[in-house]
Amino acid sequence: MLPLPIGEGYDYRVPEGLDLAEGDFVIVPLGRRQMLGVVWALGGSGDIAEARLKDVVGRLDAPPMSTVLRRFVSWVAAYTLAAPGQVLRMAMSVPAALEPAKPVVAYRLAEGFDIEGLRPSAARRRVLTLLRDLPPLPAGDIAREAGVSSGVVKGLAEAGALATVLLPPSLRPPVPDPALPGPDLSDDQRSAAEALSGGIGGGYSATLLDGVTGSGKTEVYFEAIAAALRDNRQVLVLLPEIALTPHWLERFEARFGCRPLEWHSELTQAQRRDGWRAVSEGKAGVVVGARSALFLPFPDLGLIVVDEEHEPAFKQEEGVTYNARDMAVVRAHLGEIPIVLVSATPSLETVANVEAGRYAKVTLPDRFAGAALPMIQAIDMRAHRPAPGRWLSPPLVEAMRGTLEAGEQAVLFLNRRGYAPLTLCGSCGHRLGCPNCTAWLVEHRLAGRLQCHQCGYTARLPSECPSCQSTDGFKAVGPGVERIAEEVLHTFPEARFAVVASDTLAGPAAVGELLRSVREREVDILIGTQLVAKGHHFPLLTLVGVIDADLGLMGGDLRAAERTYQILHQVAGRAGRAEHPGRVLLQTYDPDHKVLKALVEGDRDRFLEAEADDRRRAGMPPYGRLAGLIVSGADQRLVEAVALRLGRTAPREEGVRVLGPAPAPFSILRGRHRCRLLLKTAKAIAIQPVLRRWLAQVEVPASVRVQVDVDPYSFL
DNA sequence: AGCACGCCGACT
DNA sequence: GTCGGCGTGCTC
Repeated sequence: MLPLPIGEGYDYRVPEGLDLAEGDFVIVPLGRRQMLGVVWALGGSGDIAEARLKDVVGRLDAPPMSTVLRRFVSWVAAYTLAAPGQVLRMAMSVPAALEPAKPVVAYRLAEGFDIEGLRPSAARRRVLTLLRDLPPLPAGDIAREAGVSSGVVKGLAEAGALATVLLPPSLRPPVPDPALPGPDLSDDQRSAAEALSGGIGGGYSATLLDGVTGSGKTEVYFEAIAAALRDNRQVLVLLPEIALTPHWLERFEARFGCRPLEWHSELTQAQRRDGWRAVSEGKAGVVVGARSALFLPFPDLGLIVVDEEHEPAFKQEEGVTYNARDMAVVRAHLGEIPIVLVSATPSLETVANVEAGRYAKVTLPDRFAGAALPMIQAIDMRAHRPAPGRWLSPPLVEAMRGTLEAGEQAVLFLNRRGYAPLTLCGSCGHRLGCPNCTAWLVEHRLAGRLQCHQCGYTARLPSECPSCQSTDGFKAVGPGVERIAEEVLHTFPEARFAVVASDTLAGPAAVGELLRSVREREVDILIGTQLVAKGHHFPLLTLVGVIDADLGLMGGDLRAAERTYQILHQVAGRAGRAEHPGRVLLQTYDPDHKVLKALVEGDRDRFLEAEADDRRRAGMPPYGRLAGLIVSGADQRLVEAVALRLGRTAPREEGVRVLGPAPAPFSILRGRHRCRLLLKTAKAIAIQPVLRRWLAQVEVPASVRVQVDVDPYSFL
């Protein structure tokens, strides 16, 4: 199998004297280049004439890919309808890690070197003194220990004062210690921890750990991790957007004495290579990572934890479209190990699996240490209208004033980046749109630019209207977080505020700095998008204001209600976690909506039941299956022709329905025209064979792409 | 994925 | 007449 989106694997001849086993990494010729691949099976398919076979070039001296990982790759490919090679590419994303590790260059004092011949600066003397009683060290370590720049070490080495020593490469990732004392657990927490720990070493099991924010879920599954570590097994923890949760890492370190091995997109090449090797050699006890960590080569995985199990971020939307939460369950099954899905607002999929008896459930009923749940109230915006061009209703302003006067902190949540979602010409009403997409340009006033949130196109705000050439200026329509910040500045000129959005916080360092400033009360009001909903803990944060609780409910998305409930519940959980009781105000024009009622009444389970009923009646997931087809290409007529052909050849079977073709909501994206079809089948029908038969019938020109999305989350 | 081939528009 | 843009097709 080659890590390429081609075919089902290629046959090669094994030359005399080369001994190969399944899973071995090998170099093979492909066209006029050579490629790294994996021996998927011995014996070959026999489809290719003997004369066309080329010889395997050689075998890499690296641990072979495990049977479980190879079966997992095949399984994911079959489920998502991706080429197996495309999935394999995710499982060998760090080819450098397969090369033998290079020895480390270290330095020691050169014997018999005459110090007198050297200009002995203070820095140089510190290095020489340091090395007198230490074993040979890499240059970086010496520089750090001696408090000098690496140039000093280099200079000494060039002058002959230091000699180089080659040390055998050694990966020594810190080892989490399960024997450290854990926190004091309540009775509920202890019995939950015991239930989860009991599954370690006992084969496959799937368990939902269900508990509200502040109930101590993390501490509870840490005990399951400790149990796996005591059993000398490895643990994988999947988190959404790992880079943005320094708090989680601190808690892990507090429990296990060191940080876990992190795996996410921000790692450098070297970190990736070392991390991969540490995992494959079994030296990394706990890996915490985003979805791609699922494809790491654990030799002895003993437990998987998926925290925030309901998060849509687990769904990969580009390339191989897979849901890391679901595939994690598959990996656990193939590896015959337990998996724990964790959430305060479990997905309907997971709840349905619990009800069907496929997953066990462990519940944590209360907030720990008696901290009260916040009081959640809806503000009916029809009765409490803000002034035109304002977005904070009088009751919310009043509550904010009270909070500030008490010396406490408030969060304003609006899931919309920038200043305003739409900008139009004040004279002719022309709307500023993206030249590559059917999307409006969003004004980002702080950056002084217009931005397309779909393709990343940016431009200056033009001086005249592109349509009527008027220079009367543009009007901002609707609010984004920047506009809310402007209103806060106007209404509470003395308050200190910060805007938190993915474009205002670049990287983990900025997040860390913000958390610090909030914790140390340098900020009174946090204004932000989704990011403010993430699990940060601020004891003085007692008020959460949701600017537009109806926002996520527009658009008729399958999961709109579920997702809005989840995100509003999570933001609400920011309020009042310590001894200060919290208050949550939801601004809405539809206070009778089931999502708002469920939040206000605190009745999650009734909401889930009602939502489940709706889905069951409509035959929608999790009680039916969906697959999306996206036909795209530069040539609109060709795209439409292919989409129509797919519509005409749509499968007509019992329990199978096809909706569309229809232009996609973003009918042009990055300059490509797009049409959508939706295949819906009964739960009992495997959707992949239906899709394969269907797609095999339709000829698609090379310039048109048909993307298949099994279990779609996005319908755009 | 990468690499070659081949077909059209911009230059000597 | 040739260089090179990228659309298309192939790699056991």
